[in-house]
Amino acid sequence: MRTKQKAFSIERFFLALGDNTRLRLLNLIGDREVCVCYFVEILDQPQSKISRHLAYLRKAGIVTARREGKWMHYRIVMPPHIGATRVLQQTLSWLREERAMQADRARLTKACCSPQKFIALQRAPLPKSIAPATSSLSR
Amino acid sequence: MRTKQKAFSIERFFLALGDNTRLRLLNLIGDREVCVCYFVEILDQPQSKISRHLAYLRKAGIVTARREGKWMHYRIVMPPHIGATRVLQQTLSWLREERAMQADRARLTKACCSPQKFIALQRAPLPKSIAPATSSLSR
DNA sequence: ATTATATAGTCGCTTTAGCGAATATGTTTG
DNA sequence: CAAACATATTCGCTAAAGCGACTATATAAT
Repeated sequence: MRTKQKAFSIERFFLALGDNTRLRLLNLIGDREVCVCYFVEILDQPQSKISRHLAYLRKAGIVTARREGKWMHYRIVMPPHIGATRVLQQTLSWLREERAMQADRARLTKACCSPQKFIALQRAPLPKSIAPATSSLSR
Repeated sequence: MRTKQKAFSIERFFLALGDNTRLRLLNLIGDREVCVCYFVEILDQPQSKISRHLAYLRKAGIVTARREGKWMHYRIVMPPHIGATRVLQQTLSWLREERAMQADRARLTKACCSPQKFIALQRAPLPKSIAPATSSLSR
């Protein structure tokens, strides 16, 4: 059962972006659908912390999750306001330009290419590109 | 003496936007330079609250202040990163589309046109457009 | 059915943010 | 210089965020 969503609030939207762990998560997701186990591995943080932040992003309406067996896949959803969507897109492209964020993504790529080096990721499903964009915003 | 600026942080940038009072302040400032007394009048909030939030925005590097006699004028400064600048511009234009924010701006306009109705604003300097944009971003 | 795995949620705690009231600072005016 | 004014800062408090450790839930494997 879907937890009741609070009304979208600008304030809440920005608060959700106001945490480095959450920014790193969003950066890792990008325009794909990524399994939680990668976040835990790449960010090297306690699983409960990752899950809590993912929950926060979910409640803020910025990501959504899909279950596939025992794995949960997260992807970014564009907010219900065009203004918010533009800000979010712009934010993601800003993150892409940041050194530390690039490093995170590089490590994710590496983990996906040689999962044998990450015991925890042995059987984990690879991140997938999402089919058609949720929003009609090319950039 | 200028208070020591902490290094610009993405996290801090978004936290600064994560408060409704601060969003209203930014919206009221827009691309002008606005005196504190207008904020107090228009937002109808205790002066100490307004000042605290302005200080927060200053520390986050989003606004800057200029003293003119006993009045302080605030304006938005574009952050030191092009990515942040784009996000901030996008945010401001998002705010411009919001009902409540439009109402705030309308009240500011009204107060400026008929300051005789606002005792507190009798001798207050009017908001001024800022000369050349701080950033080279047309939109 | 039992156990292992992946993830979510809870608990108690510490830190930080936000608030109104009061006070301090800098500036102008008398 | 004293009083008025505009604004900033401090204080004591409350509320919310973030954390690690732990527990709960759902699915898969044996």
